[in-house]
Amino acid sequence: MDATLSKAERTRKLIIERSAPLFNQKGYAGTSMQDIMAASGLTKGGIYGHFESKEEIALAAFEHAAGIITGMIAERVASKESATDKLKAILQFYKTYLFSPPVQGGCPVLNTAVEADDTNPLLRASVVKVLNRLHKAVANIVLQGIAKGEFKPETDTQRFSILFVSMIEGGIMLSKAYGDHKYLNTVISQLEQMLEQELKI
Amino acid sequence: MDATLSKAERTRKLIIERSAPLFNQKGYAGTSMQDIMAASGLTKGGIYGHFESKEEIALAAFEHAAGIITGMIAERVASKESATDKLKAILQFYKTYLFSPPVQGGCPVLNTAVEADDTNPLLRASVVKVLNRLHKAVANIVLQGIAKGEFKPETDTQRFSILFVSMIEGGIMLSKAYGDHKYLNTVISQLEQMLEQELKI
DNA sequence: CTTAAAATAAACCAATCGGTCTTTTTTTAA
DNA sequence: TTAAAAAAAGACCGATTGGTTTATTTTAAG
Repeated sequence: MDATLSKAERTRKLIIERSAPLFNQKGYAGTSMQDIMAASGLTKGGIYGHFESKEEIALAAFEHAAGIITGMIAERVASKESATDKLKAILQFYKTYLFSPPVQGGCPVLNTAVEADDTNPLLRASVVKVLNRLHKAVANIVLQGIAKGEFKPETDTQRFSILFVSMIEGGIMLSKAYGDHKYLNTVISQLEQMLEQELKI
Repeated sequence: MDATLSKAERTRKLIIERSAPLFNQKGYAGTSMQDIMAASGLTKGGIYGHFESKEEIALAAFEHAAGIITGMIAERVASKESATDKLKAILQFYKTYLFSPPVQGGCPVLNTAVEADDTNPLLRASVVKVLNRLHKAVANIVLQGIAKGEFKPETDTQRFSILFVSMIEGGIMLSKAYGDHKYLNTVISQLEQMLEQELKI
């Protein structure tokens, strides 16, 4: 038992961790309190003592799931020196994404964005925050590469980060729909090529 | 009144047309029979006389929505002669996608793929069919371009169609999440560039 | 115009939905 | 060890879920 966390904190964490893969696979509307009860082993009373509503759980679960992914990316980026290696590390991370998904159900950003954009302003706002973090992570690496004389100075940083994120998310969508890693792999290989041929000096 | 269609056919069509934007915006789990009743102006009895289940309506609605889009694409492609112009016509179509969406709620393929991949095998299978149509449409144009000496013969046709589809879908996701056309536009502009610089001889 | 068939309305169903409340159990600090 | 506080159980709530059934209305062919 973790003595640094109170019982309440531990339970809240458990609910979030157990419900995150549910929301990521079945969506917000497709996940019921019954599902969360079964996954957490708690009853309604236990759960609603820590959250005001299902939406609050979904929000926390999304932030948790997104945090796992952005955390893993940050880790891999920090472990590399050059901008090239940092970008390659991100691509490498996504290569293993479907084999061993950090959160069951694919990319929480993609899943939540698609479900929430027309229906849930709070979730959508949270998605935008995470997307901004993702864009900034990529853009900062490119800027660093330019500053270090590693990348072409005329590179359109924002453009590259948009292409980077949309290609990966599009590739994940296709690969999950088809049940075939080929699609994400193709997109990643193209990004590697763009990195070598367009970005690098 | 359309005399070529029976009352039943007209009503079935109405239910499909009215429910398609609902499913596309709110998803399968997020759309209730009450929603479909309100949108169609029919009661449950009226609706269940034409469909066996909500899932059957969702399936028909998705195929209808996807058919609108693939139909519009086919139309624009057919109106152009050269492979270059055909591909550009598809890109042009997607440029206006968010301004005047053919079906409210964005891209039905993206929306349905993301919701159904882990939850609804029938819907997922239908998405795969439509994706195959899309891929083949792009791939055929490229093949035609190669045959006519318009595109480089060493072009990897399948690879190009994968990049094409995943970039556009990724761009739609970002633009809808942000509520900003910039993301889709950037991706389309990149595809135009790839067309000019990598595909064309 | 009549009438059989088709289409629709509306009441109804059990099950489940998200959420509340009271009681019981567990935790935690004195 | 005890007692107050926090956490959790579980019964309960009205509303809504997808779906069925029966009665009524509308369609369409003779």
